[in-house]
Amino acid sequence: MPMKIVSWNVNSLNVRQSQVLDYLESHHPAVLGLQELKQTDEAVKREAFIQAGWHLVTQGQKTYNGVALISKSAPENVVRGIPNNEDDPQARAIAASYGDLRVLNLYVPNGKAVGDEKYHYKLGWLEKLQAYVARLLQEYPKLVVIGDFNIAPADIDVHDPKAWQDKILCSAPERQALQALFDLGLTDAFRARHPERQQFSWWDYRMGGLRRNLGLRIDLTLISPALQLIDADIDMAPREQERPSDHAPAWVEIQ
DNA sequence: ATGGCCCTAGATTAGGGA
Repeated sequence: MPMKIVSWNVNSLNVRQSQVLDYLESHHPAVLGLQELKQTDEAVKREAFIQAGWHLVTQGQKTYNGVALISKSAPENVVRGIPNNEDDPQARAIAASYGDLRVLNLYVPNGKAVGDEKYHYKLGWLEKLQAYVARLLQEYPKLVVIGDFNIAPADIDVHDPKAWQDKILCSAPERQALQALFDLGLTDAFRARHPERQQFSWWDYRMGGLRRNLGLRIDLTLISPALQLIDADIDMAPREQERPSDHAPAWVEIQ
């Protein structure tokens, strides 16, 4: 039975909640991972999701970050944050099981600029993530890692590779950290399905970024070898509607 | 022309995002 797993950075769940509910109604994914809730767990308005028949678990935070998993079946063994990184106050990771499928949903740090203090935080966070994913793969052969990775995997994923060369989201250390996840056995589902296609998942609000297709592909769905890839793509429609997030949902269908 | 837009907190602007 194929299952659709979706990742969507909503840039404020408060503003985008009705869009999320519309998306669930029209696409009925098995699991939808959200990033940048910008809400505490207490502030999340859960009733509408529950009334529509969805389960919702969150790792919220005031003003910044925040991640959620929304699902049709009840999540089991929910883990918030990255184990062994529990002093980190930033809400950037949540994992849960749905049957024998494990889903890890991430909001990878942005990093601000190469060399910045936040850049070093990003690289350190990615190292801890790699160790965590390695352990997860041993425990859960059927693993999907989704999220806003804030890394464009390759130049084809960048509208202007020369302008972005060695810049934040495209630097070699960031791409190497992503490659380390691939080396564990994870596959970038969109790129596996569409080896030559340039398709972005984020466009700057400024400069008519969407109209001119000045974007990046930084929202990824990674799958483990025990899963069969059916299809993967990026949904443009939510990015094109009124008052959108600056990210579009990235999805993978597996069985 | 190195900013443009959007979000939050909570102020009459600043910080963060990518």
